[in-house]
Amino acid sequence: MQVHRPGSIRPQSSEDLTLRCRGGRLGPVSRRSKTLLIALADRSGGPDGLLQIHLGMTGRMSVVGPGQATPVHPAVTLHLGDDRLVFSDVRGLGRFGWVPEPPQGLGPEPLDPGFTVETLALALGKSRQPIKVRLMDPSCVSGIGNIYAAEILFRARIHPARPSRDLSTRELSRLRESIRSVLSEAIDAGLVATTSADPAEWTLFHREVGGTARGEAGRGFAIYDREGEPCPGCGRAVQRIRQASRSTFLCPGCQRLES
DNA sequence: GCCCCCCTGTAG
DNA sequence: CTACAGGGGGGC
Repeated sequence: MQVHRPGSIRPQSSEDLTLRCRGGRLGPVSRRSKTLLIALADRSGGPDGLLQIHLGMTGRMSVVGPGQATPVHPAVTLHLGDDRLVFSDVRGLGRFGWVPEPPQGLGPEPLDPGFTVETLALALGKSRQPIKVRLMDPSCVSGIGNIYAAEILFRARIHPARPSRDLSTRELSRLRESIRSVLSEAIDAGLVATTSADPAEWTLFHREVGGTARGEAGRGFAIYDREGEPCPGCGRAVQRIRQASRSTFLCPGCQRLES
């Protein structure tokens, strides 16, 4: 293993990680919340924890064959026979490291078949937190970031500042549906990461979400980063508010505070 | 809850 | 040139 960017290694030092991985073998690939997990086996084939990889905003995993070009901004390279598995990351917000076991304390996976309205209601609990802040809390629901929280609430026609415990059953139902459809569509469009055990697909793990929202690629969002533009639904000007120090975008016509 | 840090590219 | 965006972790 080669570490090109020690700052991307967490939770241990790059030296510790390098020693830990020496001679190991990669096992099954999985995902939990926004974390990619690759099981490790030691020299004798026994389980030996996992590589835990968070792509941040711009991280990628690529399998590079002999003679193929190395991705730009490489952070870590694993040598797998003739091939190399490269974790690259333009902005450096991603993380790569070893953990003894999968992450704990995470909320339900929204794309699991078992993610029902009841699951969502239970996860939200009786919190008074604004629904947008709650959605972004991985201990509540897994894998929803700032951009998609805005997109989800816009589609569900729910104001981001609504206290989560005040949502009606009807709204929760729309919310669940929107979470699943918005995330599924983003994955299908190749905009966000999901997991495939097939290394041939690993370069698809992530594409730019639009230079972090702005620029041409970022124009694909219905509401995110469209302050002042007409709502695609009703034409009213999109508003921008701050919640927990993060920008939220909403349509004051389609997403009402009081229903 | 807040703030700051990590880091880089892009908008202004 | 500066401000700012992203997810997460840390500190108060």
